[in-house]
Amino acid sequence: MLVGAGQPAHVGDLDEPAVELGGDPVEAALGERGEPLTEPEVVEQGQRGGVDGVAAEVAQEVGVLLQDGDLDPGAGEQQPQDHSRGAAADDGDGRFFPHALNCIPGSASARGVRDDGLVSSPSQVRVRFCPSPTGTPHVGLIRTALFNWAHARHHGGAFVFRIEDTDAARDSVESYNALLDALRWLGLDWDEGPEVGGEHGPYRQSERHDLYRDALGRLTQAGEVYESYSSAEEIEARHRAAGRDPKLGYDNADRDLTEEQKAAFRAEGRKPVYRLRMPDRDITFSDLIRGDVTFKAGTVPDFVLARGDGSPLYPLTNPLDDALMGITHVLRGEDLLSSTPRQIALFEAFQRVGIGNGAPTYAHLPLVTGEGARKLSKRDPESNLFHYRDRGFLPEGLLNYLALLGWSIAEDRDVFSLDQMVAAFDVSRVSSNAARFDLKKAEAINSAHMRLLAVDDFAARVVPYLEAEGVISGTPTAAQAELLAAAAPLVQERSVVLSDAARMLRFLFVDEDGFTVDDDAAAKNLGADAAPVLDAALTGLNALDDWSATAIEESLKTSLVDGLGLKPRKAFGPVRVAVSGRTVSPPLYESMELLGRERSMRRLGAGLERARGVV
RNA sequence: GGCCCCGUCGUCUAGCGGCCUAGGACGCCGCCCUCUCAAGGCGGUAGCGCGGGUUCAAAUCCCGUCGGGGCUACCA
Repeated sequence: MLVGAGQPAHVGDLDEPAVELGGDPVEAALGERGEPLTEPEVVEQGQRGGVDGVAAEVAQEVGVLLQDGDLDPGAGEQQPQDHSRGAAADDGDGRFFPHALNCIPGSASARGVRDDGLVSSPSQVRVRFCPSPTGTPHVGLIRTALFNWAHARHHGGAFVFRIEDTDAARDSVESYNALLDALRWLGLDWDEGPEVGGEHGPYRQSERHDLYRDALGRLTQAGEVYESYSSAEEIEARHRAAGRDPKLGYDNADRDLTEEQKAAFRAEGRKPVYRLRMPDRDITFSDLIRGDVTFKAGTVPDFVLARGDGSPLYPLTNPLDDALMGITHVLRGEDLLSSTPRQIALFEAFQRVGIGNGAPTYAHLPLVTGEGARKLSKRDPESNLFHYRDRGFLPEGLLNYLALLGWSIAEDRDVFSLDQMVAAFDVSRVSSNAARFDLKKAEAINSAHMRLLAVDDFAARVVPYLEAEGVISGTPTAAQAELLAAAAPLVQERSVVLSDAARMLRFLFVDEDGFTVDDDAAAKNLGADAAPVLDAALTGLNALDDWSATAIEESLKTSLVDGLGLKPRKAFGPVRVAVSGRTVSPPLYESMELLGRERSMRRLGAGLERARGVV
């Protein structure tokens, strides 16, 4: 936590958060680690709403956004078409491309335009990252954010950040804050969303209820949506009675209820749910990653858009907001692939009642799995993004690794910057098979980025970890800063994560009272046989006039290797442990020079006493 | 069960009909360097699930099969 917050995000501008991935729905729902299946914390209603967006705008927004309607004639052709792979999966038939957005007067089209003069064509790319604030950010979710962000930046489009907090029972402010914190730490900046606003706000679904109510009304009035009074038990009973599998799902039985029948149900005190009438035909779409995907007619039952009390559900809010916000491409986890036909049918219904321009282009990202081959669970500590930040992963290192989960920049390279990723990213080249999260590789990629850092940058980034490790407190003093600057080059290339560096640097910063020798290290290197070694080292060092690394090296080699005839390993081990407290440390001679003569001699003396059993 | 997705070294991947006796990376195993740990250098281990078909030619295309995964809520 603390760590990181104030870190320089360097890598420049790249980034944004995105979401969905393996974590979108379900995952996001699970609670943090330990809890068994979690039924997440209840949200304080009072806290939601208000962060951004003004309720008053809502009504107005509705009026504007919902009025257009006609599709731009050339929509399909205008599609920017990623200059990437020309063939494959993408569109083939312009059917689902209407995102040429400019259909919403004064909204979408102009919006994405950047004042920096970059692309501003009507067919500008608009993607979104829309997590629900339940639990801690998941690495799979972050990878989705990254891909969406990279896609937006590559095409000069807009990256929209939207919070899907429609489930008061599971959402929490902590999670909401964690989401913003995560994206900011990573440097994945958003063009529209919480705290930055935008023309399509508000960006928290909890503040968009009027929009949902309006859309539901239009849909119902147009006959696209109908009231359904069947309970789950009744549906199942019907299937059994007909000799069908009881797990088939809704049977569309309430599609043609008469007013009398509805009145009768209401008289019984029953509340209906609102379902979308699914079209009776195959639904095919071209997935940017998987090619054409077809769901046969009749395999997708009419689904629920809102509860009996009118409260909107994810199946309605997610597509509606995408339509209203002019989203052109939806890059999300494969776990949502099966909900795509329902959304496409909804987008078409929206269009018929004057909302939006049809369905966006989809790209279903491969799932991120853990041990086994199962979707990485939210409960798995390895899935918690902050776990990596706390350990000292660099934002660019983690992001680089995450990018490798499904995508590759070149045949013979896997270490790259965010800028390079943006330049090369092409969703259509994302792999279609699930990727296992491999901590070892993540560490290797991160350490490569650690070594790539300029020394002063590296030093600055270590500071929060020195603090977290209790090595220093507060802002470094001038002396500490100087020490750090001198020692940074010594530990930079031998650290995998920033906390490694902080631990390795500890002995240089703590005073003699706070200095301790690691027990295991002492057991191995400060036993009785270390006494003569330390004694000889002390004697030799004591005669030195010049306390420099080279002089120290000379002295130690003379007295230990030559004098005692010891193997280097045997000779330097005790000295290293006595001085640094650990078996793993920065280079010995340089460390002693930085530590200073007095403190070095004191520690050597203390080590000698320990070896002699005095202490 | 139903629907859908996926199937190249242990892992992530390159490969889009001949350049593949399948390339890279991580891991692992050796060796070199060496004051520890790293880093770096060199070498090695290991893979196209299976069966048909198309083709002069298939890891690459088609079919089947087996296997893995996801979804199947008035949750997102």
